[in-house]
Amino acid sequence: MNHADLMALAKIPLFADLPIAKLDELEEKSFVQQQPSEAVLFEQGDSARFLCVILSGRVALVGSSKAPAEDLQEEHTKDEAGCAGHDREAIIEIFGPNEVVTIAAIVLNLPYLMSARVLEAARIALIPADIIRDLLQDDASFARATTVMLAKHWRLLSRQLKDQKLRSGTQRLGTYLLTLTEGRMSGPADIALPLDRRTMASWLGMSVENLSRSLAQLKPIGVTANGRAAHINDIAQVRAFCLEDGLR
Amino acid sequence: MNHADLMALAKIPLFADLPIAKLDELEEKSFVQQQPSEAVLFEQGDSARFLCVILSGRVALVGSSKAPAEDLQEEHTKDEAGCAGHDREAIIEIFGPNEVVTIAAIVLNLPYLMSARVLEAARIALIPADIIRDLLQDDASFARATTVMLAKHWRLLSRQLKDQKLRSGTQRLGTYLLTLTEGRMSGPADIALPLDRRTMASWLGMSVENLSRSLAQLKPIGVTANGRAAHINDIAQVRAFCLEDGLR
DNA sequence: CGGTTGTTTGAGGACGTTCAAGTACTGTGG
DNA sequence: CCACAGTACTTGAACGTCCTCAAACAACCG
Repeated sequence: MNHADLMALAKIPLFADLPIAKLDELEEKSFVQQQPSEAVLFEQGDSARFLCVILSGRVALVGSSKAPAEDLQEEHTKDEAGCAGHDREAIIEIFGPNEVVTIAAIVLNLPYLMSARVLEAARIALIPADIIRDLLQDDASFARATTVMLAKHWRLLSRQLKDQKLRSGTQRLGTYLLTLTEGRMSGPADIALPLDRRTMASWLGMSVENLSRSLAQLKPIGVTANGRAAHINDIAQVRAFCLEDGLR
Repeated sequence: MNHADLMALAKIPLFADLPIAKLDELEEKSFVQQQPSEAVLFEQGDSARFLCVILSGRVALVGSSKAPAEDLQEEHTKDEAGCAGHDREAIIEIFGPNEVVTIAAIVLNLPYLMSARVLEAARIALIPADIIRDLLQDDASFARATTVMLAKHWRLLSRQLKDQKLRSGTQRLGTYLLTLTEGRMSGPADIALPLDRRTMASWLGMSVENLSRSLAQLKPIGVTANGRAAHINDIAQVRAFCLEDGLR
């Protein structure tokens, strides 16, 4: 890893308190990859060999599962060749610059539960898992910073699980749009959508078609979208529809 | 907190490495409550004042949200009085003996995202949040243990989120039953269901009625259930139906 | 221009929810 | 012991949501 990248790394809270010696070790033993969109950093089931730190770009954690195989009594006309039924996929979480992926798998030294795919061309720093585990063992402030990061990640997921179990797709979409307004509580907003429809749909747990329809459903409460540009007439109205619990 | 409870506490990995002095402080400043089923330990939105350690019994984290209010153009015959539409609830996670609830909220010093409700009469040790935060600051091995615990919790949630986004209710039910077979890969199993139908349904993210139907759907692949007793003829067959990814 | 990709729309179907009834298993008081 | 109520669970029917398949449309690029 070159020195400029190391400096970028050292600005991230997780590594901010490391002593020089440890930083030198990182510089020596880690490396940086430039990954294009759609690149796969690792696959679900791989053992966790590196900590991925996103220096720029965006990365999605993707869970996948075989398509329903119709095990029960139904008879289906099989596709021609031995096509085993393409996989279903769902984006579980999206991480951006200065965030860290796979920390849980490394802490526990267990295989990844999900795959990681690049959404926007990204620079990724790869730090060998051993080094991270040593740091956890030796450096109290690193362990503390890891705890804080994992706690944040836990809250992200539990929020999402609540959304998934309690809210409709349209409400999840509204909530997602609200997260892009940077926390204002009322008034109008212009939003630049950072994702294409396909990715947004997977992230929100719905089909692309349904995302389109959900957007249409939000029109009566003052939400319009064209390509990657969206506009909200009154944030308060959208908040009311989405049943915000104020715990964002 | 009395000494016997402290000894129980000290057996939990999170506290196992604490020096005597710290344990004494815990003994002095913490207390234990016996809570009956249905008791609420804290509500979503409360600030995190205590770490809850479950000494016995079971506790559910419950997310809640107002019932859909039909904000859009629909006209609905309002219920008679100003009935504001009872809340919807979903169980997000269930914790049992020797597990710890709310650790993320305490680390971050933020309000709870969810409420906690007792499922089975429980003994709960309540440790003031300040003490935990001090421990995190002063005691490296405690910080490490917290990291490990949070990492495990993170994996629990991401597994659940995958299930929720990729699998049908019936498959989630099958997967849940499999978790109660203690990891065997094939052969028959007798299962004692630890939850009633209502709780199971909420936990699996479906209605009680649908849970019943899902159980009926599993009958053709050799699953039967009567009250709290369930039986699987061949675990391998259920695993195939549930599309296990081997990453349990 | 045709081909490709991304988005929208419509029709039909699978899954899940709700409401409503029916069944089975409790415990209580006569 | 039985009638009774209360709870838990199951079943059926109507409805809504969301998905899939198919087609139409737009934008972009060779």
